[in-house]
Amino acid sequence: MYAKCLIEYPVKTLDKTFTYKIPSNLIDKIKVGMKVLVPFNNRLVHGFVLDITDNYSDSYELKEISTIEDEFLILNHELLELGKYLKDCTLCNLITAYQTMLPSALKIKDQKNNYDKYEKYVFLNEDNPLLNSYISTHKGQKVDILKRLLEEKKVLKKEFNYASLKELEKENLIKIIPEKVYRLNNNSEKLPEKKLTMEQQAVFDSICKSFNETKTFLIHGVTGSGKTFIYINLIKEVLKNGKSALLLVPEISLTEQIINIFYAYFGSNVAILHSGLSKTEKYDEYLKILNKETRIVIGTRSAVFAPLTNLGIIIVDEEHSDTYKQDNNPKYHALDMAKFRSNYHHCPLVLGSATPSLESMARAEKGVYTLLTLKNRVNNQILPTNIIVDMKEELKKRNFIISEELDKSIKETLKNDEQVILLLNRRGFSTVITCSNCGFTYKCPHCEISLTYHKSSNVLRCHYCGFTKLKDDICPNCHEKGLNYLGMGTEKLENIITEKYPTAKVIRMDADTTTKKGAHDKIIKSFRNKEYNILIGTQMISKGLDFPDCTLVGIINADTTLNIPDFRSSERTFALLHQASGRAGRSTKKGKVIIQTFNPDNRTIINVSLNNYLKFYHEEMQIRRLLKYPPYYYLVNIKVCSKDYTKASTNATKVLNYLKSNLDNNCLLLGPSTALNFKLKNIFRFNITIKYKTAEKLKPIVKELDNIFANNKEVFLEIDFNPLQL
DNA sequence: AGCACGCCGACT
DNA sequence: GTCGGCGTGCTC
Repeated sequence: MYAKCLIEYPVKTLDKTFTYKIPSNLIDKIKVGMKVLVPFNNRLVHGFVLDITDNYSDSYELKEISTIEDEFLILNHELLELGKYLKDCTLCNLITAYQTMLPSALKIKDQKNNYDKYEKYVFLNEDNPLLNSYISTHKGQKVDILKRLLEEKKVLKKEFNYASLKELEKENLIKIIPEKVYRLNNNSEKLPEKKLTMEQQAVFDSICKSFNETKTFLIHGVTGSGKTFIYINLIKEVLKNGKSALLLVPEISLTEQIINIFYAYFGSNVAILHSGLSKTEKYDEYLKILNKETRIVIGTRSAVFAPLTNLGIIIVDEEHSDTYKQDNNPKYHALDMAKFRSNYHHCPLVLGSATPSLESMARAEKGVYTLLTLKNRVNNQILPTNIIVDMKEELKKRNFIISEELDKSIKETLKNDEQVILLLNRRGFSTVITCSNCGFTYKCPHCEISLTYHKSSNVLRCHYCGFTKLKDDICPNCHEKGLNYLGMGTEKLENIITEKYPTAKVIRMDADTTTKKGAHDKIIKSFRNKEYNILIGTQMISKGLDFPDCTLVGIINADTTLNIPDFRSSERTFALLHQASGRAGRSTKKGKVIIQTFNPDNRTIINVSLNNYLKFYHEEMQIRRLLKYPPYYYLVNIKVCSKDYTKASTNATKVLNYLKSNLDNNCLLLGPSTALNFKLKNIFRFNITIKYKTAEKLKPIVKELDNIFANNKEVFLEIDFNPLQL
């Protein structure tokens, strides 16, 4: 018997299988999809078995597989195929694909640890005939222990006094045995039973009809229409049919809320996979799924690779979210992976959003997806009133940050003991530091991006590469005391708000206040419990969160995302602002949203204020058609990167010429242009973008291009299919 | 990727 | 003389 193995090095030249003999002691054990150790070029390397065959015709002298590793882990047929698909989508190496699909504790890596956690349990030694007589003739703590064990069979060792246990063990009445335990445990109270509304029921019914079909649904539901509740009912139904369910959510700040609801409904039948978990917690959750101890998985992007078998439904919540696309290699989109799995299992894929991506909505319009609409909020609450404030006018009144309207509303809301959310999509204290004397501005030495001042840590920080530097008192250029802190971030806003509303309790939530584990949850819970009156945050606070007492949402500067030079900036702005405004008035009280902008005539902002997604969608689609952007055209972005400016530049031209002579004329080529992050971490990058309508010939040509640069040490390519940013 | 082999220069 | 620099080539 022979095994075809894929080895651990992510290099183009090694991205193929190598054949090994299976030694007789492993022949019964070894299976396709297992991790193995094999001799390779005078050393042992890790690998995966991709195929097992009887015959091998080549005359090549084969080596033998050394050992099997992590015997419990088997990539099943579906996951092996999914990996190939991932490779095909992103042009990564196959081994990289499989590594991406596994939690870090199970990835191939240098040192091996045992990630299993054991806890010592106390058991009765039921064989001991003296047990009953001991209980009747003795009393005290030791008897209590035995009685409790008679009731519960096994109890955690640490719950008892150690000395007593020791004596009982000596008398052979009990045994202490370590057992494997899982780190994550749910503790959640039961929720009251609710019924689906008529509208929800209709959506639910039409999906149920297609439980055994490969079919994609798009639920376009206004904020607060109760999409989560539909998901829960769908999953219940799927479980009844003996199948499993996968729910993807965009980010951790959201998962924690959803997780609690799911724990309440499904108890320990839920496994969680997201980046907020530690390596060992993820390992445990993965094992639960692998061991089929849980049939529901909730998680962020990479959870799309969860080793669930017999999938009955895949749900992607907030499907428009950028977080479903991985921004480092391999640059896959979780939706593509989800489609593959839905196709493999012949089960429905349900996408939900209040602001679907234009791509998804366009597909729904064309009938590729089935569109389901939820027009009403549960309990028939109305959508919040949106007010646009022209900040150009406010500046004349010397209101730089908080407009008159917003100020008035904040005061009123506080007076009514209701809550306020303020959105500012920019973290830090000050985003530009310039010298008023000589005009110097701080830039990151590696990234050519202005540094942001963080007051609490008193450092200047690059938000792209993390470079930090202590704040100076004098300008490093002219040595005068002329440094000005311009451009406001959440940190500065927090200061301003605290000063302006001294009676209000203010809390801030952004990437800087949520670095610690569980910090998200803590902030969200404390705000919901009304320990604070005002929540200040970045986009992190815009999605999905439910605060019943929040009646006012203030968008401090609606223009920050609008002015980013990217064809998707309108779409992103609409989604962000609409989602944020949806945080207001979700309970019985009516909500109000104040949008401060310097562009009150901007179509996107106006459509946000009208709460009209479809109008926005149609207007934006026209622009996309005119400018030949998705969904009308597909995009591939190729970045030509090098530490050497000249090499990057000349090779970019070479790449362009290569594409020009190989692609036919239904493809448009843009560039080479300097990328948005032209210099990042000391690497220069030039952008080339391909726009195309039909893809047949494109993939092989780009693949070939990738191969040309595969062993170039000075210049490398970053290829991104369907990029979210250019 | 990482290790062997190989062919050159400068050093106890 | 030999130690060690890294360029090239190969890995079941």
